[in-house]
Amino acid sequence: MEERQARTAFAALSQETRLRIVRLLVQAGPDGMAAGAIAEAVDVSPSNVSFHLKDLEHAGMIVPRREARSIIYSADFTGLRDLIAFLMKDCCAGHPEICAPALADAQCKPSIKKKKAHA
Amino acid sequence: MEERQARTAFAALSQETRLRIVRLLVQAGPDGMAAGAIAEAVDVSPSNVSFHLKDLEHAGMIVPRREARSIIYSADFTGLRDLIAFLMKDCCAGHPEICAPALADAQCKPSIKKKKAHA
DNA sequence: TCCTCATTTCAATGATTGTTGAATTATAGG
DNA sequence: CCTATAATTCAACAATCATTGAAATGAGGA
Repeated sequence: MEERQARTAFAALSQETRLRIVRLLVQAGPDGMAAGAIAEAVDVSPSNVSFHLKDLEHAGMIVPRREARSIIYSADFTGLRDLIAFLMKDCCAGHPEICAPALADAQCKPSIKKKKAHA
Repeated sequence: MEERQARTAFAALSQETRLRIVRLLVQAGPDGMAAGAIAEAVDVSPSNVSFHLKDLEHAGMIVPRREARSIIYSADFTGLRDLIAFLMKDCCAGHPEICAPALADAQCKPSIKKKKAHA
């Protein structure tokens, strides 16, 4: 991932409404949610949510698809993963010995216990 | 890491000069660099670099220490790691099976081959 | 003490970004 | 074809953020 693209992604995630949308869509998984449902969930106006969705889409954090009258957005897991990889490379490229052990702690393990997913 | 703190970190990293500073300091390692040297390296005015350094410090991405007449900044590897962990949790909490395998690819391994570190 | 170097602070200005509500496009059903 | 629903676009305004240069602080050496 290029630096410029990473910056766009960071900017997208730095805004309260947008970060909440991303987290919501990650929880929602590949099924995603309609724009209207997202607006309701994060409690902002349709036009405002549309503005933020466009920004997130441009940043490669979410992906849209049309389904009947609705437009369904879902998390772009590839984009999210690339951003994590960018950060990790940045962190590790210089001095792996510093952060490698610490990172193990934050590892993504499928053996994770599922909680009552909520928000 | 709390959402609010994560947003502050994302905002800090979303700005060109600041992201360049962080990457520079990660490369520099624990020794860090003096504010003036950073200013020269990223080619911005002293007052401007000071503004950005303060922002990065506030975001928990870098850490300062005085050394004689200089103030030396170094990457806050703990802060960086926490941010990565936040992103990974977000990504994995909902659907680990989606991103776990993909993330393995981006893993931080001490066995990483060192390239002619550049940017 | 006085002078210099390193950095920060301040106030002003310009540039970006977020929010709002009204108007528009697109899809489905009667 | 007309109406209703779902979402986006647009223009205006408010708010936040970045940059600049000048002035202030703080540390060390003559």
